[in-house]
Amino acid sequence: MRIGELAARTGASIRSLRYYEEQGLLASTRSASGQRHYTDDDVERVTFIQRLYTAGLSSRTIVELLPCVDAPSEENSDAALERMAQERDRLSAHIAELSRTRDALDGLMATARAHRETLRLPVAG
Amino acid sequence: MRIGELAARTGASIRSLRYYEEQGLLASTRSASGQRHYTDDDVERVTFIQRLYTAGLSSRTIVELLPCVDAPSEENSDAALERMAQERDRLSAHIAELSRTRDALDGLMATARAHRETLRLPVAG
DNA sequence: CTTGCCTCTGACATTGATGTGAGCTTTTAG
DNA sequence: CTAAAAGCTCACATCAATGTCAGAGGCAAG
Repeated sequence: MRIGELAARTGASIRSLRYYEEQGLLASTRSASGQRHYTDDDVERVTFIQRLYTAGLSSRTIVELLPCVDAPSEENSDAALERMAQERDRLSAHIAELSRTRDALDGLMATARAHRETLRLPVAG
Repeated sequence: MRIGELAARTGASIRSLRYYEEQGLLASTRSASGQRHYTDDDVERVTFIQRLYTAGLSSRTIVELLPCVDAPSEENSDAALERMAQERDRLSAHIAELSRTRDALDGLMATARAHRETLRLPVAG
């Protein structure tokens, strides 16, 4: 498929797809006229890349991990495995932090609701 | 306390504290000479602001929520409560997404480890 | 008073992913 | 064949939080 279709299927913008290629995250074969062509597998790949972006990984980090995804081997797995473990831990910590923030928001909302009740009771109750 | 101490206590940079003030997230009293002064409560406030930043809220969003924190009242609570609920949901979705990504990373790591074992067994086993 | 550290304002720089527009070529549909 | 739609490259713009630098003033200790 060409770039427009890949964009439509993944939700990524065409600009982003070209950027991913520039960063070495995504490869394409070129037609004689220079147009990029992709396989169905690239849809999954882009989805995965987006997932990692959402997780806060930079393209530099992602590009370090992808070799491990592409072709796990002695050479790349040791370094990439360590990197992945590191990012996994960072992600875990981030999730924990976000959970605490969510709890804090819940607490605030409870306070706000209680306040509203307090103000309404003398009128409504 | 002055800005340097607040920065040291919260881990925020002095630059960031001034930026928070510029965005309406943090207030300070000024000495005659114009220097900012803060109370102990501001340490907590800055910590909370940082927490929301970490959660991906923009300063624009945070500034909408803070009135509710400062002085819950009829006027601000309805709108802010809705905003908070909205952000809470967004945060929940984000946490879920990150959890899925963590799972994906775990899966990749398992694959990589398995590969490594496969490669090593003929030699080591 | 001077030295050293802290603070002030204001402005410009940075980073990373993405938007946007120009100018041109390719592909597709009628 | 022609016009519309899609792609290409290159380059500049954007956004948000923060870094950084310059030039000036504040404040405590010697």
